[in-house]
Amino acid sequence: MESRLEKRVSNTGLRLTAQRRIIARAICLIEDHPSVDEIHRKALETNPNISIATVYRTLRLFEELGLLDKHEFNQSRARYEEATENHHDHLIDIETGKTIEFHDKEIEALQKEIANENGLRLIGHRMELYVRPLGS
Amino acid sequence: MESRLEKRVSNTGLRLTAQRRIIARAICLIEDHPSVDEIHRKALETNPNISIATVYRTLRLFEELGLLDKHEFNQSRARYEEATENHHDHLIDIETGKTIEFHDKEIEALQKEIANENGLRLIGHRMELYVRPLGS
DNA sequence: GTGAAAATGATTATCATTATCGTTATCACA
DNA sequence: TGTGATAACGATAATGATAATCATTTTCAC
Ligand SMILES: [Mn+2]
Ligand SMILES: [Mn+2]
Ligand SMILES: [Zn+2]
Ligand SMILES: [Zn+2]
Repeated sequence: MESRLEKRVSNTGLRLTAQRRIIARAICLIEDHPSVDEIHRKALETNPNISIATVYRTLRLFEELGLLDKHEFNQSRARYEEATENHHDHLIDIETGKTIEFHDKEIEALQKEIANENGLRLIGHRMELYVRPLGS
Repeated sequence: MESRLEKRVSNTGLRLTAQRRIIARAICLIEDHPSVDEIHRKALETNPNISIATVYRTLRLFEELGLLDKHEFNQSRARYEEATENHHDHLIDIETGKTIEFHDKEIEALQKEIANENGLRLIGHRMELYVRPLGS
């Protein structure tokens, strides 16, 4: 089955090479914001010759096209996810790294307000909430 | 004049070596969240032998003691500031890198609420608002 | 002053990411 | 269907920020 991301890649007019198809599919198969080497490992299951260089290149390409969002939670290596229709932010479990996505209209509005109060236009933001399970 | 940071270093019982004193002073002399090599360059003005290794070591030490806060705005190299009494977040000009500090009680409360609604305890967060001057 | 422990400076190692470059695949068109 | 131009790939080297190592120097309690 063709993944949503594969369709979007071909819609850009970009060459949908075997490697790009495999990488796109790998991202969809892994849950929760995979890292570059998680994506590479998953891609290797389909084509054991796919190069890490191609993975880096392709992820950057997809990101520049707006098909992927790149995150750098916690100053660590990059993690990716399919770009979503609607913006969201993340709760991140500091033990396990697991994330929960959320969107808070109130916060988003306040952020814009704060920028405006300072005579500035809000272009983007990063908000990450680092959490623990309640009983710990 | 002894800087606030120098006093706080000696209060920890830590050896206040010449290098640590110079690095502490350098941080206070530079405005707006200096990077490691900005701090190093400023320190070299006082002692031209101070090693970049000592700067990294000392910054990490001060951070672990809670005397400094470390930021990684925009996926780039680390920037430091003296730890403040009260928490704040940052507006960051995406052209110049200049920052404005702010604190919004409402947002802070909402963040805690969001964590709690998900059965989680909020340990910390990162919030950066990326902005442009209004006429651009 | 002396010796153990800590700190420093110089240098090397690490790790994620990017650049390079020779080879291979793709595509427009004859 | 061949053919060249161009794009993409794989292997590997380079980069850049930061951490680790280790021999030397400094500090401090005695
Ligand atoms: Mn997400
Ligand atoms: Mn600040
Ligand atoms: Zn948001
Ligand atoms: Zn905050």
